[in-house]
Amino acid sequence: MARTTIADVARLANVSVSSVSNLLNGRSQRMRPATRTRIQNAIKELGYTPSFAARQLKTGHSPFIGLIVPSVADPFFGSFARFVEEAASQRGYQVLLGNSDRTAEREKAYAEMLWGSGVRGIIFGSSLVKFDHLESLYKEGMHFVSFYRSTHSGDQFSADSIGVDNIQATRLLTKHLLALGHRRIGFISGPTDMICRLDRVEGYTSTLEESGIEIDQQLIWEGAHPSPGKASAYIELGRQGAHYLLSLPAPPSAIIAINDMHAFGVYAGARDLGVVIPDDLSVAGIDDIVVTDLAVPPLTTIKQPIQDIARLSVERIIDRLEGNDFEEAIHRILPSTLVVRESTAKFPGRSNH
Amino acid sequence: MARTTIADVARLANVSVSSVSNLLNGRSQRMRPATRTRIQNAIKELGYTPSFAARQLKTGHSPFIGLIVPSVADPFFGSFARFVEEAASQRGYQVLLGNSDRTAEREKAYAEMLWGSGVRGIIFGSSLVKFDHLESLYKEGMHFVSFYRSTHSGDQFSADSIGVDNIQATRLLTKHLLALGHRRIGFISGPTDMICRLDRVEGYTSTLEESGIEIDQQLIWEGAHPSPGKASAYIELGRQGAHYLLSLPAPPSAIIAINDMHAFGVYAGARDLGVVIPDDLSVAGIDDIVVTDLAVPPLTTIKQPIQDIARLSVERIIDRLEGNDFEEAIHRILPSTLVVRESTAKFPGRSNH
DNA sequence: GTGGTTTAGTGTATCGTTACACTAACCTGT
DNA sequence: ACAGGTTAGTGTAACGATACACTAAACCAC
Repeated sequence: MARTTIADVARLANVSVSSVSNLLNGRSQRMRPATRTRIQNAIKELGYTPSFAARQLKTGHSPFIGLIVPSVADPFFGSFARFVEEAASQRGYQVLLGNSDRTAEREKAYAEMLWGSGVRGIIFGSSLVKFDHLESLYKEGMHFVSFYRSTHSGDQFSADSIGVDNIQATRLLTKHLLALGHRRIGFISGPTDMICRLDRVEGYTSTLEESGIEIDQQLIWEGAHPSPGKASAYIELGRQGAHYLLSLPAPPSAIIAINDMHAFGVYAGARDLGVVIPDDLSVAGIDDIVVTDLAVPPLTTIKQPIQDIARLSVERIIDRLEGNDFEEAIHRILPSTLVVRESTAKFPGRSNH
Repeated sequence: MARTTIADVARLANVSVSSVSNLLNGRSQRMRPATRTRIQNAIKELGYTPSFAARQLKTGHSPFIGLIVPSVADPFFGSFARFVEEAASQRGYQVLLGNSDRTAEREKAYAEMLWGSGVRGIIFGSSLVKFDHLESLYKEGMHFVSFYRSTHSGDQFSADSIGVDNIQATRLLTKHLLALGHRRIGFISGPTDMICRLDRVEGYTSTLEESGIEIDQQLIWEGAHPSPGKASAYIELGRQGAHYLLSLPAPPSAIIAINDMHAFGVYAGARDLGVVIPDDLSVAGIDDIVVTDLAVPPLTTIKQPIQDIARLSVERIIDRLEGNDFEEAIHRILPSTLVVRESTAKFPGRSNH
């Protein structure tokens, strides 16, 4: 049960530990084929696996990357985590998972724990408006890739970001609803503490303005910060938002929700009030999580290429870790696509139906 | 950018490294309060975090636990992962995540990677019928806790298990449906490669038998192994199962699905065929995932105390790792509860409505 | 056969922490 | 006053792997 070490291998193969280490680290051109196979046999015979801890202590880097998401219990981030893990394991890295509940304190606490564990690269699935809390770690040498981070940010430092065009996402939805004849379109944003949310609001407002529709602030519902840990919190928020919007003197005929979970909350809220989707109210979400096409009615939403985002994020962070890439921070934006299902329909107030 | 070490702290606090180490490891009774606070201040001032790699090299154990689930993209396992991570972080441990797609090969590959990374404890969210592929690691000193593992198993070794009574789960559902007057009850099991699934089938059949109802093998649909990676695969399977069962010469009036995702697939399959739930067909699932009460109609299901299971699993594995517990393997079974919603209704074929 | 170059290795300090063995200084009872 | 005990620390050899600086032997050209 005592660990077999590089010294055991060296002894059995009758070479020095240096030679074993050389073989292990790809410097095998420095020895005769005969020696090489002797060492390889010894490794196999003893079932030797190098101690990652010792290796890390010496070299300073570890085969781990951190992944911090608001909560893996959220189906969207669950899928994202799945893809990140898959991409990482293909490159020989393992993923350390943390749930931040979208608070800066927990992000910071995790990032510091990860630093202590030798992790030098973290992928953020959320992106708080400010990154200040991570600045000191960044200065020490931690690398970050965030899921989404626009040029909005006045950060002191610049992390890589890879994500979708959130402005475009809500532009697509808003245009879709406008084309269906809707003019009063509500927006359920939740707290706008993350960049992606700010951009989603912007895509909505700018599209309305371009169409000559005045922004009615009453139609934008922000709600409160959800209580941490509960995956159903978003649903509850969406429900509250729907109650608010549908009880306005002049309620909207369509609602865009900041993500699909909120949209399902709107479904619930509408049902509470006897409002029928899509006959009385069109609803759209963002993310295209796994159950959207099962909902009744199936939800119109925006599909994000999360598998590509996950893969690119992992590659980016590993390239940084392995020193292949010292250039400036990149900000890649992948296209998102509109998926029209049955939750959006023509505005019933005039001509058609 | 150079790491701050224990020596830096010792220098600043004007003590020896031993004293800093003593403080760090809870041997603080060995020093005066004044010394203690001096060291603590130095740690804070330098922003020192101990190197886990060095610590691990010296002590032999790491602050990591592995978590292997079929896929975190599955909402049920996403929630489970969330709770595991939470419980682990409260004990100062971090979680390394792996997705197995319920295959023995991937479980084994992950477990071996984790071993190389110094991980000595793994929590399994799934539980394949056989554990043989993990035997060699177990012998080397790896600890396992599996989410569910009954006495079924003929394993060569005995791992801890903590889970719910899966037999009881389907007994509750079957009794519920029998009480509503259903007599032909279909069962969508998916592949019975995991212990929990075998038990769920058993709960169903034994309850029927006790009620004097003959088991009709036609009513049990096994389907195929889902293609890996797709979170929607379960839904598709449920849909196929519903198509099969509802097209039988004598179709069931109620269907129990092996989990909620399959149940949602049944919703879709029923809709395809114009069958209305719950009027024409009662449907029940297991797990109580986050969207069950939002579905139309809200799904009758079995609620599993996954937060408790996660917490107990983490505590168990950490106790093993820290050597607090050398006793024999335990098998804890927590109660599950029936949650009746609107997807199950009285059998329409006779007296009532 | 001398000087230079290549080949095929080897020796060892080092990474940051821990835990054991140690000690200097003070206290206490008789 | 002195043995014995306690308090509040300190010194240092590991843990396992790496990578730099070395070298012994062989080879080659002239």
